[in-house]
Amino acid sequence: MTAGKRYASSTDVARLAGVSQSAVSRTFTPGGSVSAETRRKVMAAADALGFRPSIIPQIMLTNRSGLVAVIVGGLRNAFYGAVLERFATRLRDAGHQVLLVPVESDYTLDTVLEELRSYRVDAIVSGLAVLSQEVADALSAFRIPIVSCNTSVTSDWVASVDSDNRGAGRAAADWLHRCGGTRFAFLAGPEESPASRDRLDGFRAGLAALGLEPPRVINGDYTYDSGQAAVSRLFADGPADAMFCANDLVALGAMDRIRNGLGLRIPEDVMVIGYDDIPSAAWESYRLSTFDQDPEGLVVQALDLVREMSEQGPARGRVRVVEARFIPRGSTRQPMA
Amino acid sequence: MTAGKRYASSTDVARLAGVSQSAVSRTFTPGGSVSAETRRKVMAAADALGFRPSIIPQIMLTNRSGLVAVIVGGLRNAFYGAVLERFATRLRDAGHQVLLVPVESDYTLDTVLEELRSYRVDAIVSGLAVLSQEVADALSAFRIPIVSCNTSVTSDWVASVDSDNRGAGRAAADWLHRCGGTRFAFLAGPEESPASRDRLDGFRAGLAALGLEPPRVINGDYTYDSGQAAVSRLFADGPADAMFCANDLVALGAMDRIRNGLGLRIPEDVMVIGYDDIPSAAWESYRLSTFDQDPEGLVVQALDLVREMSEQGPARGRVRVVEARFIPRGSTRQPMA
DNA sequence: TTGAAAGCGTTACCAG
DNA sequence: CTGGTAACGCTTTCAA
Repeated sequence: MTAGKRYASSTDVARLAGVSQSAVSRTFTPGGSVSAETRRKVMAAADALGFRPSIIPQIMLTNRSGLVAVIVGGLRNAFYGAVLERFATRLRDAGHQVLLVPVESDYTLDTVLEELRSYRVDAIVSGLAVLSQEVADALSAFRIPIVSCNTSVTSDWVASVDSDNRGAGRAAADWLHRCGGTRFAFLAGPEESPASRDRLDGFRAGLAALGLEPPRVINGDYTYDSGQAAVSRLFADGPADAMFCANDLVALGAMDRIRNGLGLRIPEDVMVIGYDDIPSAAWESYRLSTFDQDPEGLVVQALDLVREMSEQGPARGRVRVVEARFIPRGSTRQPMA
Repeated sequence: MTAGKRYASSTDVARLAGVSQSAVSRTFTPGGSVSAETRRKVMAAADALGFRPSIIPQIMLTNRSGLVAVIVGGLRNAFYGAVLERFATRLRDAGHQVLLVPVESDYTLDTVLEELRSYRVDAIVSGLAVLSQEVADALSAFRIPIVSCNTSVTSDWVASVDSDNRGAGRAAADWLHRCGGTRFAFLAGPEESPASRDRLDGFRAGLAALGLEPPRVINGDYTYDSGQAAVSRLFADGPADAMFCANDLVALGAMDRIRNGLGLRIPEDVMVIGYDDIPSAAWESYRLSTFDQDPEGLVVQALDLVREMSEQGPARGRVRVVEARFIPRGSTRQPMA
């Protein structure tokens, strides 16, 4: 138990100012009743001592730490950076502190959760791409409000915010068909990723509704490299001219391989659609058609769920869906009239 | 003062288990002396109540919160994402919690600091691109170990970790010259950014040492868009064939504008060098020659400084420099023998 | 307006 | 090994 340096306490300030400790506390409490004279003496002493009230005892008294944990799994993807930044900003505006928790595996998650519990975090927001129902149920046992982004699992204390993955999948199918696509493919994320699965489900449903063949599917891991590899594997098995990708990074890797590796043109020979609308998607070298996941809406809904759960306690099936907006750019052709 | 839900306390567990509160505390203390029987009873009661020891009272006793604040200003740049992730992981491995603090302006910083003080954070790591000496001195007054990345300012309680910006600038000048560059330009970050200034200083020094003309300089703000705009302004004023950019994002924007806007070839007509080695720099569409800022080294040095400051207290001029490694790729020609 | 005192949940110390 | 008690720094209540 290494000890840190002792901070000036309200008692120290009181002694120096020649007033009671209560007076100091009141001085620093908005609306506290203190005479101008007392306040002056207290402030002078506080300045001299560099005093700032600690929030720690308050936490003990109120059982509210003001801490909200945000769990992320890999910040390589710029989309998570954007979402994380929004979470952090909004949480702070709402008077919370943000505990950043990077997690690599479910194993790490267990360890980490115990720590979060001992810090008495008020809520947990999870941006984990992969979260199983089992883990969600285990989490629920802690009776702490948890919001899971883009995983669809819920439990008593676990709510979920989803992008409209299925709807986007259908829209992608529609669009690619209207633009003249005939041989469809889906470059997936990890098999366990609910978001990737839902996007694929929607894509399949959309193609089926149009009476078209189901897409060929290549699995990957949401990275640029996996997009490149997926294209190689895909074309080794036969050509495709309309692909929907589980996210933008995969799509960008795919585009580069299609153009530089296969020597095909985009969108003339192959059309590509991504997901997320990360900044690079708009860059001139790519002009990737993609879905704006509305990170702002995602964050707003997530925080609203946190609030709702804190106030109302446990309940099953809390799910919010955020619309995804299609942004047509140069990686798809114009739809035919 | 909204109250949260009450957690089970060690007293609750003690009552249920029919032992003293001390016994419960010992059971949860590694190496605490408790009989097997007592431990069994305690664990049973703890499980039933969902008890987990709070760390909050410990913080009061030890004056160590275990919290380290990481201040970031804009996660749009993938480089910061990579660095942040490393900080978070390593800090957690070292037994700390990471408080993520997004800051937009010096004004926000003031507010934020008061909050961090009341949370009794053990240390602050700042990744702010812009940090003035004045702010550093003000920070120092809090007597909390602060490490500032890539800003070179220091103070009693403020240490700094820098990439070897000057050295890299010189290396860039050398390389571009050896590859046949004759008209040099520097696409800068914000004027107040010490990192950008140092890179420029080095670049200038390198060119001067070779007896070459000083580079033309266009200011920007570290974004892709500013890279595009900078190229337009630069060429409106006359051509350039060798540019060094304050960071990769700027360089990528510049490349796109050079190729698509001006119709020039890279590296045949114009050579470009960036800084950071973000993932997109390696993408096939760019193959950007750049400097690897060694984020791992940056983080390691920063955390070592945190440790040193915690142990030894204030001292002036604590600076660590991390080597930047040049990575030649396709955006520069081959050096002439 | 003021000061005294209780209480929050834990660990460390001490006597048994 | 066990249980009682002090201490941490704050806010809140209560009397003065």
